[in-house]
Amino acid sequence: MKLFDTMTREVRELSPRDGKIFRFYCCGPTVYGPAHIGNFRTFVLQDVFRRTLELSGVKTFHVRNLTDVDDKTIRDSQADGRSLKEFTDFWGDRFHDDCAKLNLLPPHVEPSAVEHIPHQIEMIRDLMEKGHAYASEDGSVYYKVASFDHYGRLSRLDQRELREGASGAIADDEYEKDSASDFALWKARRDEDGINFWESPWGQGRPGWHLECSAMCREYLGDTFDLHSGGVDLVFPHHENEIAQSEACTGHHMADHWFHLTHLLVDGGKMSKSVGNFYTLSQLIGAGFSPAELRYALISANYRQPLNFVAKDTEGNETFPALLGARQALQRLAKFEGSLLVKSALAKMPDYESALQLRDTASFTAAFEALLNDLNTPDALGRIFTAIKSISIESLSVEEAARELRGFRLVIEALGLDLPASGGPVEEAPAEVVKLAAERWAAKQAKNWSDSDRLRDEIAAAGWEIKDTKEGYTLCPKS
RNA sequence: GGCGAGAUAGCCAAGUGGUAAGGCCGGGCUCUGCAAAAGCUCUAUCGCGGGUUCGAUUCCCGCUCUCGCCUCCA
Repeated sequence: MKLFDTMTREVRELSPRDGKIFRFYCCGPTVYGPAHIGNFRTFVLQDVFRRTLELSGVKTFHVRNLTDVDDKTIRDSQADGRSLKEFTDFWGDRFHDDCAKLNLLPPHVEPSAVEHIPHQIEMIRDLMEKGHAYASEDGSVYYKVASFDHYGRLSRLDQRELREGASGAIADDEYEKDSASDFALWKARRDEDGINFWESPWGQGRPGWHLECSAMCREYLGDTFDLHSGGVDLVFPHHENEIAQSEACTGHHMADHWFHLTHLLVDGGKMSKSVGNFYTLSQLIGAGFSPAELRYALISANYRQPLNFVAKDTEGNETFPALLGARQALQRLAKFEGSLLVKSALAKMPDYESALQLRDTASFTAAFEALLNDLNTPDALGRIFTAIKSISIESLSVEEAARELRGFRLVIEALGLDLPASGGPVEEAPAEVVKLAAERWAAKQAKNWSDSDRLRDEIAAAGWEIKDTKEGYTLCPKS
C-alpha cells in the first residue's frame, strides 16, 4: 500500500519495519464534549486505512489515545460540577458510542493520558538531564526548542515566518519561557485547576498536552514505529513538538511515516458553533440519517482534499443533501449485494473476517487498488459502481456470483460501509398494515383498481408504502 | 504578512500530455391498470490570461477567487 508522507511530501510504499506487524499511532480526541463530524472524518479515514492495510494482508497494531487531562477538560469538568474522571469518562463513553455506530474498528490499545502521568514525568526528567528542558520559577517545565536541531522539519518551519499571536492564544504564562517557541512539558498548578493536580519533582501540576502522545507512543510502540497520524491541524505544533520530545529523549527517529487528514468543511466553510454549522453524529441521527450515510459522505472525497459537507440545499434549508445522496447510493449498493446473495446461494453475507481470509477481489480489484493507491476512497467508490454496472447478475453461475459477492464485500468492508439491510421488511409492519396490504393485493389481482388504490391510500396513511415487484409486493416504512 | 492546499457539469467528486470515472439531482426510455420500486440511458472541453508542445484540463508564468495552518482545534 502506498500513502502520502507529510515528512517527505511524497507518496511512499508502506511496510512494517519489523516485517510482521504495522504499528501505528493516531492522536485521539480530547474528551470534553461531543466529537463532531469533522473529527470523525479523521477517525473514519484512519479506520479505512487500517482496514485496507489488513485486507491487503498486513497485520496491524493500532494505538489511539484519549486526552483526558488538559485546560479544557479541567475547566469544563469543574463548570459541570463533576470530577475530572467522571467528566472525561462520560464524554469518552459518548465518543465510543459514536465510534461503534460509525463502524470503526476499536484500536488495539486506547491509552489514557491521566494514566500515563508517571511515564510523562519520567520523560521530562530524561529531557532535563539531556539539556532539552528547563524548569521555570513557578514550577513549570519547558522544552527548549533551540536545543533540538531538527525542530520544524515536519512543518517546514524554517521556511515560515511565524506571526506572533496569530492564533490569538498567547499563553498567559509565556513570560516564564526563555523563548516564545518553547512549549510546556509540565504546567505548574494554578488556583483554577482545583483538585486536579499531580505531584512531580518540580512541584504540583499537570503534564503538557504534547507530552502525553510522546510518552504513550514510546510505551506501546517503542522508540521508532511505522506511522503516526492525525488531523492536519496537528502538524504544527503538536506533531512537531512530539518529534522534538521523543527524538531528543530516545535518540532515535520517531515514526517512519506521517499521515495527516485534511479538514472537513461544512457548506464551504469551517465548522463552528457560532456559525451554527457544528454537527455531531447524534444530531444527524436525530434528523433521521444513519451513521453509514455519514460515513459514506465522509469518504466521498480524497483525504488530502478538503471535503465540503453540504448541509443546506440551494434554498438554504438544512436538508443535508450530502446525506440524502449517500442514502441513495448506499441503497443501490445494498440492492446489488442482496441480489448477488440470492444468486450466490451463500448461507450468509461474507463479513470482514471472511474477507481477511480469502482476499479475492474478483471484479472489484480496481476498486481495491484505488484504496491501495494513497487511500483514494472516491476513486474506489467510482470503480465499485463501474464494476456493478458491468456485472449482469442473471448471467452469472452460482459460483461466479459467490465469488463476485466476496469481492464486493471485501471492498465494502475496506470502506467499512454498513449497508442497509436489503430484502422485504414485510414482517416488520404492524399486523393491521400487513392485513390491508394483503387485501390490496387481492383487489389488485381481481383488477379492482378503485379498491386497490383506496387500500394503498389507507396503508400510506398508516405510514407505510407498497412497492410492487414482479412476484408480489413489499412493505416499507414511508420515507 | 508567512507557509500550504485548491479552483472540473445544478450539487458532491475522481482522473489524464492526446479531446473528461463515479454518485446525487434532473430529462428520456423499459416495466407497469395507476403509482412506487427496479433496470437502461442522456447532460461538462476542466477559474481567467499568456507560454511550452504536433497536441494541455493535465507542464510553466501571471492574475482572480476560495479554504486551511501560523503554539495547546481532527
